[in-house]
Amino acid sequence: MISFTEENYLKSVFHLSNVSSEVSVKDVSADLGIKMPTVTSMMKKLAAKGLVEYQSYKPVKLTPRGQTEAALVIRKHRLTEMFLVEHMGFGWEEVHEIAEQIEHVKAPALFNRMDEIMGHPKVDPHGSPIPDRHGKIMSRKLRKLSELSEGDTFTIEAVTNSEDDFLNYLNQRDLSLGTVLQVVFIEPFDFSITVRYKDKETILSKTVSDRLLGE
Amino acid sequence: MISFTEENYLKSVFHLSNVSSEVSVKDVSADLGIKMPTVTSMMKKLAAKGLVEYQSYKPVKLTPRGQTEAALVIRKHRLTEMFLVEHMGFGWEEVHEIAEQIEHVKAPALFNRMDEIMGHPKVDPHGSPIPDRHGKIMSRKLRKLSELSEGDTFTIEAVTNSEDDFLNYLNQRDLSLGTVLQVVFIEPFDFSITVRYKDKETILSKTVSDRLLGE
DNA sequence: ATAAAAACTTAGACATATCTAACAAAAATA
DNA sequence: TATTTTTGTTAGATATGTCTAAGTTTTTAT
Repeated sequence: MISFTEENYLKSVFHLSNVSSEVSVKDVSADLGIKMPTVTSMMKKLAAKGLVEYQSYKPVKLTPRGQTEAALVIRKHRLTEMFLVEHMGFGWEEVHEIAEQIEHVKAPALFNRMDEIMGHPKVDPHGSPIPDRHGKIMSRKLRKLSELSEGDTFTIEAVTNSEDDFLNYLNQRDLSLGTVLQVVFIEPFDFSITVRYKDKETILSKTVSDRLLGE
Repeated sequence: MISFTEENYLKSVFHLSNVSSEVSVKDVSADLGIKMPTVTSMMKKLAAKGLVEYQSYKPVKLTPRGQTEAALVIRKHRLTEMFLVEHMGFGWEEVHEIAEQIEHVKAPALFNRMDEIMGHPKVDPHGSPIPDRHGKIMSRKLRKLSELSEGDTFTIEAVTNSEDDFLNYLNQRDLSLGTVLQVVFIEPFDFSITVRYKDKETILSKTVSDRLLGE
């Protein structure tokens, strides 16, 4: 049996693994807002359960089983988010916090039913892929908006961050998944990008363009 | 902030208060499957928080605030059950366990949305009333089937127990909320009741007739 | 290469929620 | 009423998950 808390650590290591190749105790500590000694002891515990590989002073890694378990929690999170948006009328900026709680519910039938009702969706409301029942994740290689050049065209397919502040910022500018942008100008000084879409022209900071993924 | 665990104790005291006038530490212990010393110390804690009235060796009682908090948890439970049945195709025998977990989610918007979507239902799938946003419960005075006499007619409006075994028993006999029964015969020895409904005749034990409420 | 800084671990404390064993009070019974 | 049974409490142990303070290892910089 994997506890609530353990699930959160697994999720954190999983996410951090997708950001950089090595995951440190510090990274997990910062990500979860939990002090390093606590992380160290949890890593030992998870290692004893066969969910992470851990050696003192070395980076942390999920074992295959740890990966699967993490993916299954993420599956529950993303199915929930999608269900809240598609069947309960919530906005994509409202669902992260709720899903953060419901993801820990132990009731496979509930999540499989959501999956069925929605016709086995491939991605959640933020464009992140939903793992299947076995914890397998469909991986897509998307580019960041910040990697494009002037004149390029870009379709938003995912956001790397589900904080409501960021999503409200996008809402205000009428930016959502599927929006097609033209890169008009890249400011060499701070890499802010001027984009054109839907008869509008806006300047997006690098912070924003780093968080928008697409093709 | 009321913890998960504390919420379960409040619910238990609430439910037990509706069964008998006095609630003992033993009752709570038996209901939750938790040993008496643990219950004693939790009662002290809840008393310190102003949620129960507690004095050594005396029965336990919810304070008005405790009542409200308990009712709000029950609201979340019952809205969830109703939503699972009405909008996700679950049977009334499947939803208790799932709702038992979701009731602890801290997200008023989620439950208010369920409530809206369903058009503010008055009762859950087992016929129990759903408290309003302020913790007020609509109380109906229903009779037990076991209180009727031969020749009486009875409409099932609620069941006092949501265990899946019991509900599957009712499913097998095609008994559900709204079913109208005629009391044909009451066996004086064990109080089992012969009832007629939908062209069928069945004998229900006192255990069963005690759990069926209606008019 | 050595000193300083950053990252990590160990040790020990604390809060929550649980238990068992032993004792105390209240209720039931003889 | 006295004794037994039931109910309830106290005391102390255990597990989980958190923290701070202090010390260690690794990395970075001088």
